Amino acid sequence: MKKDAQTKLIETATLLFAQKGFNAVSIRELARTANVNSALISYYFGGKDGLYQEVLEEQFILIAQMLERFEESPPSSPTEAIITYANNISAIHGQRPYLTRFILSELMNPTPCCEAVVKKYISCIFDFLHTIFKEGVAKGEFKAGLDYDFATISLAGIMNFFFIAKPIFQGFTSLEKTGEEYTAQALDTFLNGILRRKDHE
Amino acid sequence: MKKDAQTKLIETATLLFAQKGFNAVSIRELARTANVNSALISYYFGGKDGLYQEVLEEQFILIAQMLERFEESPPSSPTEAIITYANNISAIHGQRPYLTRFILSELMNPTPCCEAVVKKYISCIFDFLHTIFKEGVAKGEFKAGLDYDFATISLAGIMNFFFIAKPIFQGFTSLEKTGEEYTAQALDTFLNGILRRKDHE
DNA sequence: GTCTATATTGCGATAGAC
DNA sequence: GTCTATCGCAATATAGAC
Repeated sequence: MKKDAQTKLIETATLLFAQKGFNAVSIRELARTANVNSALISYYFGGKDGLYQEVLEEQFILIAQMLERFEESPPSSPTEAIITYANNISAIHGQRPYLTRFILSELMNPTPCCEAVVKKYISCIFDFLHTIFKEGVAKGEFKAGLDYDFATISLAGIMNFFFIAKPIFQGFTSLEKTGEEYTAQALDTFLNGILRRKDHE
Repeated sequence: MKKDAQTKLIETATLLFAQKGFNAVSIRELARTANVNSALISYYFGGKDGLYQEVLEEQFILIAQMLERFEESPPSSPTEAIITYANNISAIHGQRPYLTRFILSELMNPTPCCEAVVKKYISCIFDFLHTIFKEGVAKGEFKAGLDYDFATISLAGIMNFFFIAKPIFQGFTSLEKTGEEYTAQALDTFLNGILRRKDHE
């Protein structure tokens, strides 16, 4: 099946922007890789920035759907919510392997799209997790005194860092674990760390 | 005290490269910001790449010193080693607030310096932590079955993510905690998660 | 819708005056 | 050691033919 220029551009741009960053990719390289005339980038997307924004928005579709699902059917408990959230994020990483790269690129060197696209979703996730941790402490499921900001950033950190570090760590270790196995173990450790325990050894 | 052009260029470059990334900073902008003639960048550093490499190497000096100290006086136990390591990293982040940005930028979009500078240090840290986790499991301090790769990446993730996420999270939460407070709590949670426990609740 | 050709801007680097 | 001036090149964007 032959794809039209528009689709091929989006696909190629996703790959190239993810691998090299927005500034390091020229529309010439993009067009060449996609086997498409470079003038079509302006024709379809109004320029390089427009194409990038389209790519970026596409990356967040699954996140948006996840947040909708949580709104429709709220989890039964905070611990349950964290587990479901982690499983969802893990699955999303499988389908959008470059999502973390796009987010981190934007966090570190924001493009004009950052405010409109990235911050919007990050802020929703932040609020979502924040509420869960608050409830978890209130209900006695999580350690008393747990800082909500801290817990949120910490969970985000361990759920995402693997996908950034993977390429470099593969240089000096076999790293046979998959992303799913990693996130499962990371979540386990994290929950182990924040759950309230009856003992005080 | 008036600084010479060379020093001012390094300082300005550190700031600009960290905030915008290598590709997004031009030598003209750099020279303008540093109040220095742009030709001096070639004169002193042999070009933009040379200046960047100088900046990058400077970022890792404290890491190198930390690793030397560990070689000279090894910690008494794996748990002790992790705690000391975390405290050191936390202190280094205080003195090199952009270190994480440089590392992550390189991890995601490697420049030619990456192989020579970044990978070298990352690989040393990786080996160091890997050995500690191995010893910790062998001595029964850490959970049996703990995956060393996983534990290493996980610890790196929680120790670093805060410093990347900070700028954006400050947009929608007060985030009054300092980096030191964050890393202390992150380490606590992490150790809590990996330490062997006598109970099995 | 897709192409060529080109306008315009900005880049990094350097030669040469001082 | 610092400056000006400029070279050569690659960038994005667009006008206009087909």
